[in-house]
Amino acid sequence: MTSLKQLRYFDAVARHGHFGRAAEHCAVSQPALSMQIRDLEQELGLKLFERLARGIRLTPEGREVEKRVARILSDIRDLDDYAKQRGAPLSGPLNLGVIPSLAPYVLPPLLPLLQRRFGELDLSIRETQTQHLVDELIEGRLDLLLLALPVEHAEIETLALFEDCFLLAYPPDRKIDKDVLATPELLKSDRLLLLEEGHCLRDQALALCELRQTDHINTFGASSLSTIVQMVANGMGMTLLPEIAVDLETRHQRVGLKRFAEPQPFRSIGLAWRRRSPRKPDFMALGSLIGEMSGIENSGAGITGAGVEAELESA
Amino acid sequence: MTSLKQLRYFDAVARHGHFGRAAEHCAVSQPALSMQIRDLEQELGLKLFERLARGIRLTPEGREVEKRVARILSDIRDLDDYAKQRGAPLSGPLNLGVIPSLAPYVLPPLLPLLQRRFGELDLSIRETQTQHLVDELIEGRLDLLLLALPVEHAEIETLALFEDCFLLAYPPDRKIDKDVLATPELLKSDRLLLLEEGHCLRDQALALCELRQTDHINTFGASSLSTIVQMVANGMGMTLLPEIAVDLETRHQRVGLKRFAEPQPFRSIGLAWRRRSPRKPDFMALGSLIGEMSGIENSGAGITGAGVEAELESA
DNA sequence: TAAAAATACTCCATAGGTATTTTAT
DNA sequence: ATAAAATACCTATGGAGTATTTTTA
Repeated sequence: MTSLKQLRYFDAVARHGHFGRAAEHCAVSQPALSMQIRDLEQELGLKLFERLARGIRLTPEGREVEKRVARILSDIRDLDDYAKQRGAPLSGPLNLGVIPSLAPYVLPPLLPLLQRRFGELDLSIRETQTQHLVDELIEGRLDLLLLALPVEHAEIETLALFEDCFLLAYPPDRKIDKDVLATPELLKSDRLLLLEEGHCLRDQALALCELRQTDHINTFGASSLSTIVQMVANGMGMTLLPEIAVDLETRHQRVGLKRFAEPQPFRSIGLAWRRRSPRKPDFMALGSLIGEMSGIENSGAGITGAGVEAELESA
Repeated sequence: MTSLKQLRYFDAVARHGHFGRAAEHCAVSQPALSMQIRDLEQELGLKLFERLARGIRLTPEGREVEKRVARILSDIRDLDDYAKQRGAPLSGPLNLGVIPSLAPYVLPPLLPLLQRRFGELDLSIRETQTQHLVDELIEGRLDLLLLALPVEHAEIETLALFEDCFLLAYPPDRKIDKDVLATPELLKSDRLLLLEEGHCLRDQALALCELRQTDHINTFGASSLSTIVQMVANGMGMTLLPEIAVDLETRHQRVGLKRFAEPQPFRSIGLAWRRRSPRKPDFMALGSLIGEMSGIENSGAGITGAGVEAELESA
């Protein structure tokens, strides 16, 4: 009789392409795993792997079986998730993925709050770019994403939380009329400093000023907004800074900041999860928590008016 | 760690509403089954059943878990089915459901043919009315249905095989012009004998002559066409006889038979299976086999012309 | 109080571990 | 020749059976 153990081991081998590593991943010995695979192949009456000198390759049948097994294991996970969510809302392990241009600004206030309100929640954080987050969400290695919308994927459901305006950040010694609002045109007047390839923020900035990669953009591409802001402060160019990052990133760096003219450019921040996840109520609850939080943040240290350098001088 | 054994036992209890009978169905002792259920409830952290003096009742959570478990078990079955179909087309157990107004006419020629062509196929037949067949197909107790289309169900896929014309069968002593074709109007000239409630053939006949239940229809309702034809032969009324049944049913009964004027009324005969079943190739193969077969049948003992009593005299 | 599920206890099948051999490039 | 999977063999966990007690309407 087919057992979940067989399917779990099979799935691990299919993923790792290697019996030994799969065994390690499943925390069993390689022979134990080999046995289960042998039994599974026997029961299905199919050869699932070609055994090569280095690792293995899935047979065509193996590939189809892999799909079906992935679905079954995913449904098992969902069943456990449902039970967890029913037993105690917002409790148990939750693997959250966050994009790098949000994590440093959203997590510091969020994590202590969660700890206080949902002590039973065992949160793991993964910070990487959208594409990786989405892949890992689908694979089931992550449960929930906090990122910029939209996320276009049939298997994924999203919830918009708040809008995060882009501000123009420019070198402090650059003289720009304080009372004039920024425009996309203005971005072309100097070198534009952006995050490296793969960051959604980079793509959004490029889309906004309708530029191609090849135009007068910094060719290096930093991997953190913090670095970018330092570069701006040192007169190396301008950048587009999300409002949510302003507080933290301009605390120790003198840069000019300017709002855009209406319609202000912004990115939409939201949550994403597997459409079939039974923890949707958890995610919604977490979403409204973040929503409230960002509301408070914004109303507190609001950036109003066109020129906002005043904010910086206090640092 | 959740195991399939737990889910299988849980599913059985949910179905039977009774630990003892579920255990019997799973071919294990009642304590063995109780243990697995206890473990499952423990691992999920949910109470799945209310234990009553006589049997059990699902809790609301249990009901949700039941749905998820049913889906998982169904996917496991599909995985096995896929493997079987890949290993050897049209082999292994196949649970076929057939409506009563087809079984006696289609199965006699079909079964020996299947036996010859696909000796590995282990066919089980269930004969009952459409509604029951569909329910059992969805539950997974049947794999394939042979019935009258359409079958409207989101989870079910169908394949039309052939059209089966309706003929008017009337008492042999009734004088009707041999060269005149039947019309729906003619049906109202005498008592109409039909199968009992629940048979699709009854509904199709009623739809054809646009009659209500309450009109001049035989109130008993026989449970087999064979009985109906005997009643017709004894002058008790007329009936609508599917062409496929003519050969067998009029072999030993003298009845008048008459084709309808164009457009001839007919029923569409086809196969139906769970949309997600991986044995679709098997079903298609079986379908074309039946298609060919019925073609041969029809061309062999074709009923042509308006009056076909000649066919009967030979019996 | 009677039917049904839970518990107690025993046994054995089998999953898993270690050591070793076979296989494939 | 070497990395990797299969086999051999032993051990121990846990699933299953029988007998019995507890629970619930």
